[in-house]
Amino acid sequence: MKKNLSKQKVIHAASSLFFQKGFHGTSVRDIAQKAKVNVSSVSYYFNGKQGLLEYAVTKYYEEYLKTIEATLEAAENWSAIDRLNELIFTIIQYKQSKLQLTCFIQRELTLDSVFVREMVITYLAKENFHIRTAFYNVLAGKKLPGDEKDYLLMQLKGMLITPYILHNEWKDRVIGDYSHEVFVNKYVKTIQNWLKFIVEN
Amino acid sequence: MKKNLSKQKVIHAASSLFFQKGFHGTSVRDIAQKAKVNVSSVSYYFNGKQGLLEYAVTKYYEEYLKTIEATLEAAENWSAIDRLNELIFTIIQYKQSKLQLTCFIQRELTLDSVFVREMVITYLAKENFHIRTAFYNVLAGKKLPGDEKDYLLMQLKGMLITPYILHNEWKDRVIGDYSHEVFVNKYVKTIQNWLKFIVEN
DNA sequence: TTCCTGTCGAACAAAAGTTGCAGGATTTCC
DNA sequence: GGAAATCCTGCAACTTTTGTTCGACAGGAA
Repeated sequence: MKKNLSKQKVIHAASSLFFQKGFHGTSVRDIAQKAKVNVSSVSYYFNGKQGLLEYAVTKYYEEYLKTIEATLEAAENWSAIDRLNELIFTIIQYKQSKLQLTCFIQRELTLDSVFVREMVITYLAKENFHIRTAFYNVLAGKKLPGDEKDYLLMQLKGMLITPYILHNEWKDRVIGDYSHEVFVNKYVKTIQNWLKFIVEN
Repeated sequence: MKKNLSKQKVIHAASSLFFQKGFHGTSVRDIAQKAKVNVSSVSYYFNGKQGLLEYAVTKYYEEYLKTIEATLEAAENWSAIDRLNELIFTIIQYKQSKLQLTCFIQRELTLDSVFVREMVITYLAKENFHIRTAFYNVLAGKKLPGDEKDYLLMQLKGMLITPYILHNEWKDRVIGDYSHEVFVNKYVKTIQNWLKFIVEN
């Protein structure tokens, strides 16, 4: 019963290579070689290279949104600030748990293609809605001039992706499973400190 | 006297296409077509596609570092916090002035290649040194536990690149030359507010 | 057996980066 | 001012690489 063993191997190899060399910088032969399967396996399982990309990204975001929404639901009756803090923790934790995919997808989303636009509509719009809603709820009591809220939201969203863009400079700090956990806790605390300042001023 | 007119056209077209589709996602024929020059011009002027990349990135960072260092020199006798604020302003202003190249290079630097490693050693190490030095000087008086300084530095560096990664979400705000200026001022102020909080707490 | 799933190698067409060469334009030098 | 050298452009061709597909074959399930 070696069910779909090759499929898993392809996904694993592709994640690693896409992360390292980018989507266009990786050939299906690279992937097949790294996964130790035949070249045609990629087309067989995923309907080609593009299909492999769509499969990986879709799976990533489906789970991502599910995790986020579960968190928000569980914290439904919490205070606005607690809810947001919990959301931040969940997001960083999820991203850290799929580090390579996170970095890769984050990079790919800065491109301008049909596929990216589809992902933006299908998933990023929802993600953005959840973060914005939670953040604005926290800011609800405060009087802020004009578009200042937008700039603060941008700052927050920036903090949620920074570790996965400056990853090269920080990878030395995150090696074992344990240090992943440490990083999540410390970094989330850093963001939450910023948040506290925003609310209290 | 149409000196190197084609060369300029190639650079311009390449910047735009690399920004939009990435380096590996853009072919020399794409570039030649957009620039309305012959395919062989790319090899003629830049020694191939890779040479074009190196030319553009090198030029970008040479000027970037020169700008940064000129700012720091001019602000030599200022207070630490004023110096850092001025540095932040200079950086954001420069990045905004070459928006497409900034976004493109930022993305390309998240890859793992020989070229990227060279750029990190040659330029990013210097950039990092200037930012870190200026930031740590501001924090000099404060007692902060362990690696908290590092996390704050990361937060700062994140803010300096966020607009050029979340660019897709923010491009609506930045259209004319005037709005570029407005954006720089407002966004720099947002960062400086954060900085003020860090220093005073 | 028969059927279905998975694997493999070979092959193909398209795309990519590069190069050589010829002709035209421009500059340089006498 | 004219000849010579240099620079630039355009076309075509070549080599490699890339993504995909096809048919053959093995092995377990029905």
